[in-house]
Amino acid sequence: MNNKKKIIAIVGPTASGKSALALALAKEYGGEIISCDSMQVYKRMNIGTAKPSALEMSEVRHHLIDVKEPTESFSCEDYVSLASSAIDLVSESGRLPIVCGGTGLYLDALLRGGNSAPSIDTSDIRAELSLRAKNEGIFALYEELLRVDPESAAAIHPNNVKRIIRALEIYIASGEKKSELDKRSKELESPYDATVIYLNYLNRDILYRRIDSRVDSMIKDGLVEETRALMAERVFELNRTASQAIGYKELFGFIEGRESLESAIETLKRATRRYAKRQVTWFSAKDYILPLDADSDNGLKTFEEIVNNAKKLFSV
RNA sequence: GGGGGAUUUCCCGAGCGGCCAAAGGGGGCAGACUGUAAAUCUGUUGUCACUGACUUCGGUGGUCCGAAUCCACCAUCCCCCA
Repeated sequence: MNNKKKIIAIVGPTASGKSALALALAKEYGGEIISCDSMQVYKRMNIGTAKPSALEMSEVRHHLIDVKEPTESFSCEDYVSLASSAIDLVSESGRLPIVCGGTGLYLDALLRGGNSAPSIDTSDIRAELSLRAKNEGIFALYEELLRVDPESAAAIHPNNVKRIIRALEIYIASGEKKSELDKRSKELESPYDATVIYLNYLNRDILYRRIDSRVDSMIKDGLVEETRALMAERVFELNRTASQAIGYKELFGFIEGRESLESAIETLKRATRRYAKRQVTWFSAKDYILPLDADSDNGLKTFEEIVNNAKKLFSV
């Protein structure tokens, strides 16, 4: 316990107020922020990913933001390796590492000290498998997985192409079953003594209203122009990771003249709300979270109140 | 003024006498997730005392053992001729 690195993590759905809280805590305790966000790693994807402002980043040092070109791919594996070195750096300097972000899988992997899969480049195998999925149909691959790793197959729905491919790809690349690797990684001890604070909204409508108004201000701040610029770089054609980002693809219809701006904005808000719901589902199921209520029956709590309650959840 | 077409569950939309609480899609709600995760996938979506019962398909009244489906009238909307 004592030899483990102490970290604080602030997690929660989009627009829940994680960044502001992390910033306040970092200022108070002399911390640095390690972003845990799959999209903020990309340069020039600023407005759409709700990246911290230049001012905020000058006040508190942020890691794992703007570390990739939008055309480069980025994965959970990359995240774990970059984030763990950033944490090392921060804690060696005697400062407090504050992990902050909404990418649940990344946090999971980080806390676990890596995931189960072997560190081999599997992109060729993956490409081949997705081609086969297209040609032979996904069920052929599912049947193969059923033969090779029945335990994983049982846990994966036959329609879930991505996960079927992943499980098969692990087996082909390493000769090991994903289910076995998962089991083994479950026994690994976390390298961190982590306090994971989860920003909880008792009233979903309050969260959703925050999302709506954040989208509105993103548009005001020039999200359309940012999208155009990224399109001009062909980011969304060249990079599968970045092209998944919410905030850009929803505006293509408008930019290409197929849709009104109002309708594109509504689509964007909806996509963001759904994402937030998935995050809520994900984090709520984790046993390591410490819920911190951001609202009450009377509505949103004051920022000060939230910060004070957060402080009670850990000791420095 | 005359002729034709429409009205379906939150929305769009199929159904055209029983197998219809009503296809499909959208939206909503819930869930899963171990290295591309802001992704991918699943379940559910009239009500209830839920392997059954009850109330729904613009309204009212009929025909029929039986109607969202047929008939009459009314209402609203659309198209064509005046």
